[in-house]
Amino acid sequence: MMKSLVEERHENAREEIKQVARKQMAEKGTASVGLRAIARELGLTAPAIYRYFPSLDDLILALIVDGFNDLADALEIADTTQPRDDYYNRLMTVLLAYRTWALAHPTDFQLIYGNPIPGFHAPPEITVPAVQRGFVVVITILVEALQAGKAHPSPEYLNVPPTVERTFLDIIEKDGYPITPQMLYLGITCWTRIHGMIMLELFHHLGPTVGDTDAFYCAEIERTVKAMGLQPKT
Amino acid sequence: MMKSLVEERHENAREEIKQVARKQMAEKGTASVGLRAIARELGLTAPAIYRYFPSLDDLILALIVDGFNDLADALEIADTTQPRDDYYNRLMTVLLAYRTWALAHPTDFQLIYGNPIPGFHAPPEITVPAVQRGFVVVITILVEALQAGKAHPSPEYLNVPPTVERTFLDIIEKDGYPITPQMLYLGITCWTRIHGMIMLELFHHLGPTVGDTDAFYCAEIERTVKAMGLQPKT
DNA sequence: TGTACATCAGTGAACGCGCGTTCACTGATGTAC
DNA sequence: TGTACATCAGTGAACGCGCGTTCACTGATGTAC
Repeated sequence: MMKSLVEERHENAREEIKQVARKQMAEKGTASVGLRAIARELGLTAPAIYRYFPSLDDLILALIVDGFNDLADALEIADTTQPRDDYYNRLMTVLLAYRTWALAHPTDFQLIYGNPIPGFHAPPEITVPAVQRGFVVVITILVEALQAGKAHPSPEYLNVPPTVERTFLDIIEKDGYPITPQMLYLGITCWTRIHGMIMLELFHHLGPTVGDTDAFYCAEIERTVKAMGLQPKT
Repeated sequence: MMKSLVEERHENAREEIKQVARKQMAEKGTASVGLRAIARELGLTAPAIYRYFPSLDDLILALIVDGFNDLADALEIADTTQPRDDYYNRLMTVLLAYRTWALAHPTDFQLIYGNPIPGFHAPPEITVPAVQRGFVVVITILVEALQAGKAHPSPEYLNVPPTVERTFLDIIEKDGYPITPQMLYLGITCWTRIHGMIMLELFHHLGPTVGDTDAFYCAEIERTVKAMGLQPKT
């Protein structure tokens, strides 16, 4: 199925609009996206935008979906840069890529993980699976490491709280992932830890406190990955 | 120095305005505070607010300062509920209180740790010390535990990355706190971890994933506190 | 190759809205002699 | 106790602004015969 010329132009215009929206969010905060401001910067009038997005909310939703996919793409690509059987470096690389992406796209990160637009609420049926796609990358590495017998998490990471384990079992059953609750637990623990550091850094609370945020982040994820029993290849 | 009746009335009105502002933020998001909306709810006209706050930004700043102090108060009070020499329970209690406060005041928490108001930027000279006051509580417990010989952090928490240690030394020297870089490091590690879980929970990303967020949080902070070598009193 | 028509991108005016802030003002409350 | 004055809380009109969205429209671009 070939795209016609006019379809292609339409697509390009959509991308251009989203790009300008991202730029303006970066400058003035996620909450201040506006059709008129975008149109102005593009040298258009506001109603012209309606050729490409039926409303402002649709534009924002498109930005959010893009953000999720961008992040997941970045993680997947990062994973492929390491030898398949070097689980320690695969996980480290992916966790580093997560932060790198967040710092490079602070606005998209806030759009994904915050709630910055006043009247807007992203529908969970879009939001939740998109979040999941991101850390499937993390969990896959853990699963493969465990199957290869290369991960030996210390016991305090394997005792999943019973109520949490229930939820995990439900999720696993519903989605049919070939993983154990323990793996989910490890992955989500990674996730919450990096999330805290990144959020604080994005809002300028970590920098004044630790100075070298790179080093702080690396040390923490290294500790976490090692606690999960992964080791650098010797 | 006694407060006159009119000063007291003025003070009460300020509080009332802030209260309505908080309520409206809770309902429609932090970004949508508005003088006119507040005045409307109070049965006043918008210019009346100017009797009490010179501008909208001053109102917001007052809310932020209040938030910092409220949180710090809550932590300090939580700390006093435990026996002085039961360092494990003191730290656990304080970390639990941190989350409890955040969940009870989600709006204030976002106001403090996010950047949700479009045109507004809190001056760092107010922001940074206020953040610090919060985790001075945490660090104090760690310091006292260490002095009492009751804390034995595992080595990976004591090897502060050199560049980070430099910053800590500068901060310690400048503020004259009687603490070591290692203690700061432990405290801030606690802080970033709880922050990640809380932020994700506030924005409804953790709940769908782990179900019982209480249990998840407890398990993670217990792990962290134990990793720092604190033990429950037998 | 030329003509007739359909599709498309974008305009400009208008809608109704809410916003922060200013200004001169009105009553009511408190204070001093 | 009564009068004169100052302070205070709050009003109402107005300022200029930007916003999302609708509507009927104008040209330009592409397509079919």
